[in-house]
Amino acid sequence: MSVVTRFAPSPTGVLHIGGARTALFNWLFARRNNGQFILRIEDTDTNRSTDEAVKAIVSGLEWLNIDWDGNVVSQSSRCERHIEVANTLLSADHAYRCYCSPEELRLMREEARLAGRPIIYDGRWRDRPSSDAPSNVSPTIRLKAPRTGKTVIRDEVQGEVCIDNSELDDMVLLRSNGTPTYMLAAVVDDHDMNISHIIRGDDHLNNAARQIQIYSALGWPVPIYAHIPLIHGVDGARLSKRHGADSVESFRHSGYLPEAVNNYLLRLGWAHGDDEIISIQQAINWFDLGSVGRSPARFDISRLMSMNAHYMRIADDERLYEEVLPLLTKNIDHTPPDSVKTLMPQLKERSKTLVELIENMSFLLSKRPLDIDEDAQKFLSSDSLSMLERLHSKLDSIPTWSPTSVESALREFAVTEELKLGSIAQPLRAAVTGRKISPGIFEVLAALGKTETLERLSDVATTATKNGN
RNA sequence: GACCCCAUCGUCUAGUGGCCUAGGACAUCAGCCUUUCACGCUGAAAACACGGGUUCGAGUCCCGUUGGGGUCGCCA
Repeated sequence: MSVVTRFAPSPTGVLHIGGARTALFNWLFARRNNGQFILRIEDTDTNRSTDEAVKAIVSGLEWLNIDWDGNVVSQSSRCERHIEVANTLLSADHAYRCYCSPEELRLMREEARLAGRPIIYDGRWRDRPSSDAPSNVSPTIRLKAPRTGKTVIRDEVQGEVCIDNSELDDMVLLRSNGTPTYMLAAVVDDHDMNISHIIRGDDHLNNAARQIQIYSALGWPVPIYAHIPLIHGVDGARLSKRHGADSVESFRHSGYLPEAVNNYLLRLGWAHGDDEIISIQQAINWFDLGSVGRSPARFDISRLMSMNAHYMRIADDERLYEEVLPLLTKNIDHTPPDSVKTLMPQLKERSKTLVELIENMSFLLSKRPLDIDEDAQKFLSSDSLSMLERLHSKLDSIPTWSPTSVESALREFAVTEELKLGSIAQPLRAAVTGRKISPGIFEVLAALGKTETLERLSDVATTATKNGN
């Protein structure tokens, strides 16, 4: 059997991480099995669907490098076919017209709730003759679902789940305005598109039972289901798509790398022994539904963060530069100096996100004189300042400026001053970066260049004089 | 409320009846390395929700309890 999976989001909001993981699993499973992966937008609810949401979903998926086969399918474009199938069901006596008003249904539910019965439609129009139909009401079309027996869902991750048919009601297939509901549309599309495996959040588990009833009414083969547990927030509560902070877009803007997000999402609910860092290629080779866990996972930002730090470290310098450039040019009015590139290996190792990377390179971008932050200021005592003045002339005498020449100069200087290297490095770092932490001091000086280094050193001295130190 | 699902360190998880005095990772703490920070390395603390069975033997199987989650729309 050829594998065809699909990601079928409703375009009512941003792509959140739960959806992204569902997409990832579907994509991985399809790629693993040399199958197809389809992106289908479930927009049968025209009131809530927006083009912006479609764009957000598409761009989120693209950013994650999750690609789909063929064009994006809009479910609403297949409306005719859905109606056709509903009519087939109607003429086969597997569906019927229901003339209940919304108010009547509300009352029905209310009564059921009070009586402690399942809150479902009681099927009152199921066997009524069409002569009873009120002439001024346009009916909905409901499925004539089996009333007895059980519907069993054979699920790749949940196992066998049995639902008593008495718990399920005659669901609406076509609304009174003639449009198809999700329940019908999803079944028809999954069938017509030859979807072999339906991998989705387990909030759809109950829907699976209902959809199986539609399949059997139609005599269609039921696809293989895999309902994966939802991702919860840190507090254990369900992640809401209303929360923008959980969106793929927000992680992108917070400076996370797509491969880190993918790796993190993959490990949420799926494991391959003790492996933690898993490349996308390994994931394709290894992914299986049997290793998907059944219990919901909580979203843990520090794990994502540490994975991101890992992918930052192994990322190509040039690529990181490209990623960071647009953000850099937004904040400064000059082109970034070459030092940004030359120092990238040291900078990226100290940055957990792209945002941190930018922060960590800020001292390279600032114009003189530098702002010295509070922590750095502590290293600039009057003793240190005079030491720095002597260091200025020492550094000035270096003929060829490089990490190694700077290092040997500093080490020599330490010997003549009878100081430990650290006692020189820290004030020096404070003076040339304005911070107490930075990449290695030799590399920093080398990247800054001789002129800039000496000028920054002089700045500190003059500022101190001005302040009367 | 009814129905369904779930339950191992704080978090993500390994574990498919003996290999478990429960392993890994993140986070935490201590130390080493060291020009700072980070990386790296070493170590520490940290869990089978509870109660009953089944079995020679249970984290692993069964039942119950508790706790969490999901679903009950002319939304998807």
